[in-house]
Amino acid sequence: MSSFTNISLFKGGSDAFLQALETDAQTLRLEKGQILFIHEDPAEHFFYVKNGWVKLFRETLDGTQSIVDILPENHIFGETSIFENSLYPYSAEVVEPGEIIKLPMRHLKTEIENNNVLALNMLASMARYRRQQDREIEHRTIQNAPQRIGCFLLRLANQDEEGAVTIHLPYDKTLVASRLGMQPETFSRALSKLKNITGIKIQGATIQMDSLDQLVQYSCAACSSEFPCKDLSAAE
Amino acid sequence: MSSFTNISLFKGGSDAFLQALETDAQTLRLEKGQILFIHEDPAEHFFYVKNGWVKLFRETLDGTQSIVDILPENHIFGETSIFENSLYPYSAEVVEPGEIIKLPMRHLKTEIENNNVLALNMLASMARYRRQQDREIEHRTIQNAPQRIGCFLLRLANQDEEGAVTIHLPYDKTLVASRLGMQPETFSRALSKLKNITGIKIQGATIQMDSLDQLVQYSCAACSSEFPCKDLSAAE
DNA sequence: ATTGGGCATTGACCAAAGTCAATTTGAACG
DNA sequence: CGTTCAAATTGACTTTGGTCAATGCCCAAT
Repeated sequence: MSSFTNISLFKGGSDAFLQALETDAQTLRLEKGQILFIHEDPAEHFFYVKNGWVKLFRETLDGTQSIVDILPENHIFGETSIFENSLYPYSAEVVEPGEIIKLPMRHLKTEIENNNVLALNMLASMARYRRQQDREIEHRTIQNAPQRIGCFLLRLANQDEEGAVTIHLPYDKTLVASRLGMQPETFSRALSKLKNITGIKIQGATIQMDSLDQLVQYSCAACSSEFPCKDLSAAE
Repeated sequence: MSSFTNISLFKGGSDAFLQALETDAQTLRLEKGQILFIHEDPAEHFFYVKNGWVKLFRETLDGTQSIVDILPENHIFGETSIFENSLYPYSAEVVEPGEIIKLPMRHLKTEIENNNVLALNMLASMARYRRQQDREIEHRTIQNAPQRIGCFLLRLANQDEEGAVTIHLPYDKTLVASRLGMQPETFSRALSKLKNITGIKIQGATIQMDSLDQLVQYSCAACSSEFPCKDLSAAE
């Protein structure tokens, strides 16, 4: 049985709450491509990514997808429908295999309504997410394709790193492309453009560079925030 | 003295809290162009738009702006910095003159920490905003310029309206353009394209149509949500 | 080792939106 | 009632990214 006390959102959760979660937690071992729920399903559970990656997305009738987010381990999702309308606002699909823990929403709801500490934790996490989203929109507006890729790579790297850096793309390039709001072909071309401009070395999904400086200089020029971008990668 | 009891966020606020707000509220009568605060100022106040419009934005070193939001009356802003870092994540400028009420953040902070009802209200409002932002990103990704304008007009209209509709743009076209992430020239051209496609009538800032149907059919085709878009325009 | 299939890349072309410059419009003011 | 100035429009052109089709590559299954 896994313990949830290390999830920052649950810091300060009551024993009864943590106990109830332990009891009712379902650990799902999932393959790439598996769907956890779809847009507008009744939101009776929320989820914790123990490992693997999960894509949150919406799609139009003609099948065009818009990526809401792609979550790494130690993130929670599906919890925002706890108020008012209790339908999921997006669909969720596993994109890199891993373990996902499925938890009843009612436990969280009860706890938030009765334990102010949890409510405040959740508020803090929402505020953080909101800043991220604001920045996301900014990036789509003022950065071009190669700059967006550079910025994405910087977020994957340990931002305090000095000297040589190796980055490994955590999921398919096609998916990175749609995460960044561009076509796979555009991603491919933009990445090699970024290579020419900044001198990074690319081999498949592995990217190397002597230092982050070049990337920072190129990508962060079209951003209102200064590097390093604090608060961008904190877990929920 | 204005009463705050009609602000939905404050429903369930303690008497002491509402009283403290009344006491320390400053009503500002502001002209177009006035700046309320700038990005990364310490966030010691939050604000309530009594009337007029306020633009929230970020900008890069070269002056390029990215619009975070443009708020109508009865909305609150600046309140999200209540946790962790207490710096404003954007700048705020009055774009249509009106009255803005300036309120001390510490009252809100105290109340949220002590009154779970307020914390839950704020969570609900954050969740709503989050859905809006998700949709915003979707629109930028899959709608083209004329579709985004159509969608914007639909949000300005009373969505349950039957029959003929008249819409008045609430602020400059240049600003609408940047709100929608496009250049003024693109906006101008895209609007007349929208006119040709849907048969709307345009006269300056006034737009008329026989019904919303045409607009819905054209714009909502490139969206994952069905018209009418509930929850898009609720006040904070 | 061979083959199949999905992911990735590349080329050729197209469409959408951005840029720059020149007018035009219209509301606000004296 | 005319003047002024910012906002809006229009035209010509460029740039960026999207589209479609062909090909290459890598890895897993046999």
